[in-house]
Amino acid sequence: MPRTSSAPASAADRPARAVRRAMSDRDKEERRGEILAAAKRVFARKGYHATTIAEIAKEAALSYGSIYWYFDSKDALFHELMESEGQALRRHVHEALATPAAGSPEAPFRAAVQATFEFFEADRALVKLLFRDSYSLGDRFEKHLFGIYEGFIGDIEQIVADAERRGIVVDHPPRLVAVSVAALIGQIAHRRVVTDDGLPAAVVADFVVSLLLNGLLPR
Amino acid sequence: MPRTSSAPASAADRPARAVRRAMSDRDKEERRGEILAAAKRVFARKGYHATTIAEIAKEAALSYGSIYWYFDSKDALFHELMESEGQALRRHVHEALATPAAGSPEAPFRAAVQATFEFFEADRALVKLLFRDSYSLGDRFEKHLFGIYEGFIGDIEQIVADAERRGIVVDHPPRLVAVSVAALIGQIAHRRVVTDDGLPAAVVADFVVSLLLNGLLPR
Amino acid sequence: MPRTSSAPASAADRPARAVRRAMSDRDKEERRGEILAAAKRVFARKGYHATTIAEIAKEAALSYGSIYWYFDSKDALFHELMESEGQALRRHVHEALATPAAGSPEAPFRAAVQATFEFFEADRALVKLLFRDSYSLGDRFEKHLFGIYEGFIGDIEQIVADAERRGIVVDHPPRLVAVSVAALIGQIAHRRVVTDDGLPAAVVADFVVSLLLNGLLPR
Amino acid sequence: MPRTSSAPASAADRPARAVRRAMSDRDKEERRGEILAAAKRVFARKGYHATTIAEIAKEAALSYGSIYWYFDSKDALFHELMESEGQALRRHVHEALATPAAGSPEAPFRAAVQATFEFFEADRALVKLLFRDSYSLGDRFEKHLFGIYEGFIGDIEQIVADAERRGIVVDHPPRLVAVSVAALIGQIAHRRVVTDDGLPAAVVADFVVSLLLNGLLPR
DNA sequence: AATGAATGAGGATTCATTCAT
DNA sequence: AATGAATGAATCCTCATTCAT
Repeated sequence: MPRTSSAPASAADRPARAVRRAMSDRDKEERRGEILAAAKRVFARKGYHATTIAEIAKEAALSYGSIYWYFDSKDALFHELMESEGQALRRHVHEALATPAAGSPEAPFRAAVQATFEFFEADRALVKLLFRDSYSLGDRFEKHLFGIYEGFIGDIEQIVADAERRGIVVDHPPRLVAVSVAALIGQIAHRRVVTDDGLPAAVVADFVVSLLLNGLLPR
Repeated sequence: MPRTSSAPASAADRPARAVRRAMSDRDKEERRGEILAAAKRVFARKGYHATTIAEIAKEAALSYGSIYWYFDSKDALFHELMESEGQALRRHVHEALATPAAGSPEAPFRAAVQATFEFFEADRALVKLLFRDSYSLGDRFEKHLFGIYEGFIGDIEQIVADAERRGIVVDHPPRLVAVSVAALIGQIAHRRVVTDDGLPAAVVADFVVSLLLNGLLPR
Repeated sequence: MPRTSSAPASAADRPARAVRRAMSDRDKEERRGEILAAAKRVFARKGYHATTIAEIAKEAALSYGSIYWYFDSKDALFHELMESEGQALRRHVHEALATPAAGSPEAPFRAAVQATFEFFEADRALVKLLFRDSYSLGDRFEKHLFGIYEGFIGDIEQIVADAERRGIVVDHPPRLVAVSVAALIGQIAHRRVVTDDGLPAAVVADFVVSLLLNGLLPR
Repeated sequence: MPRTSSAPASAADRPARAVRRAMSDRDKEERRGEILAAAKRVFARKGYHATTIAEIAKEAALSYGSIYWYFDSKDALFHELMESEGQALRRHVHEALATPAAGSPEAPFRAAVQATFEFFEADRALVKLLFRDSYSLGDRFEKHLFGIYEGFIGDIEQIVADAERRGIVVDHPPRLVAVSVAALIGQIAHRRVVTDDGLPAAVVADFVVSLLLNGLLPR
């Protein structure tokens, strides 16, 4: 995987073709990762349907047919990409939660939301993938990709359920809360990618946390 | 609401071809509406890309060359559909707001949220259109369709800005609040269409309102 | 069907494109027939696998995609071709048998063999289709196309069984006899198409009849 | 017979890759034979076109680039396979003829037919190769492979011509007779492979001999 | 000798769009 | 207005073949 686990690298810092050819003894797994990274960039740029295998190949500095040496189909490539991106996201949030947060009882929640937001801020391509392209597959989305969301939402659900049990937050159906949290972060992040709201990331993250914790009514 | 109804008419209960030809003095506008309604059903069923013009024509009981007499292209048809659906949504919310809500100062806000949610509950096809297919157009989405969202979000923004001015809700960037509200309602409604959360619509609507107004922390 | 039932037309006598365009109100069924005829020529010329849809289209003076207006796939086109050719063959033989043959009791048998041979002689493309290309489909052949042979072989089997019942020919498993007859005629005809044996058709036909009836040993 | 046996060895009972590397001094010729045997199995199973080089390599427990060290192309491999199989067949028949048959003057003929039939019965893969796949090459078949048949048919032709000269059988163009004999045996054997006629091999062999020698009319 | 990654030409199929009738 | 046949660009995928190691 090209991105290190906790700080997603920008799409720009990939070695040029010439460099890669010199290290052609690389592992097959690494080459797969390169293709996935290339595909991620192209998918983010053009969207799933407008992306052709030829373009991915070009971006990966490989020939057309080579893609098929590593992946069974465009669909399979996309699915695997979503899978690995989803896992990277979850890993990032887990790591944020693992660092014990001081202060208020809702601190872990706050940390998780901020970690997620950060992750999205740092990887605009991922945001497009998750909140635009994933829907483009129609039925194929609902079957396979939903599982990916479920994992992430399940993670949040546990935090929420735990917080409810300890009386930190009010009782609501935990899954509904989890979906809401994910939706809010995701959609706001997506909007920031598509349109420029001109607000600093920190402000937006604080807003999301505040909205979720305190609501709109004054206390 | 111009849409025939929230329960789309079956394709069967339209007059047969021969009969229809007899009333060829019908308004072109009505025929356009029939095609849009047919397209809505098919798009919702299969998604934008998997839908063919031939299928829309069949659903509309027209020969498929005829679609082009009414619409310039598949894209144009879809865009117009989104446009009219977006307007219907806004109209519905406006109507809800026009009816003066009694009680608490946040009542109009509550009413707007509930009206939106109701509207989505009553029209699953619309939800799929807005929150799945609209993304399928890639760039074309970001250029044109975003305008449709903007209208709706602008409406909410005004309500929010007004409420902030009157001290009913705490100060946040109003547009951010509006986007959050729209995102929350939209995503939760979409999820209910795709997966069955088993919860009654009223419960979910109350939850959304409560989350937005009170947040998760106990008061 | 381009070929009239009893005398298969040569592949050369097809009207030019210009003519066909002038009668564009022709029936869809006729156009299908034209495509089938074009496909027959190309398949015979190049073999199933070496034939491309583009080539069939060109031969039929149609554009690429038009073929798919009439047929679902290359396979379907080929299968339908085999089906119709098989039926034409059977029809031809039936007609020959319907004409009561005078003379010796084995006359009907002789007539059937000669009719089959004639039919093959007159349509070299058909011979290639049946005895070369039909095998090229691999499994798909064994499933569908075998049915076509069975029909023809079943016809012969009935003649044989009848002749055995009446003591005209010696008792053998009738199906085995039928298969032998078909194999002999088919293979010899095929060989004449591929290599030139320099023998007149009538001589060969007589030989086949004689071999089947009298065997090699002198009487 | 160079072919390992008429019951092709399972792919499993060949030594594992590591072991084979230890005996890398094996004759190139033997390795070629292994590949041919593997190819024969795969071709028979899937047909010429559906067979990929990769599959042959896998069956031969070789990496698939290696095939090209032994053969120039898929076509060349197939041609050589046909060549060697054709020779094996001829050798088998020659051996049968070398054993002087007692009794009737037509005994050698009878022996040759039966030997051929036996050979086909014992090697279903060969039958598929000769009577199905050989046709799949289209033009390339007619040019090269026909030569293979010619050899076999030439052998039969000599037997026939000799018998005619000695007055054992009636005079017919010997090549035509030879083709008939080959066609009959081949097609009947092929049919037994594809469909199950339920008849014992001996019965069918006797039938073929009887039909060829005595014909269908009672004597 | 052997490997298997890389290549890219080739071909079937789909479908939005046009247009003659 | 309506039809539906015709078009052909677009794109996925396969697989024989090459070649660096």
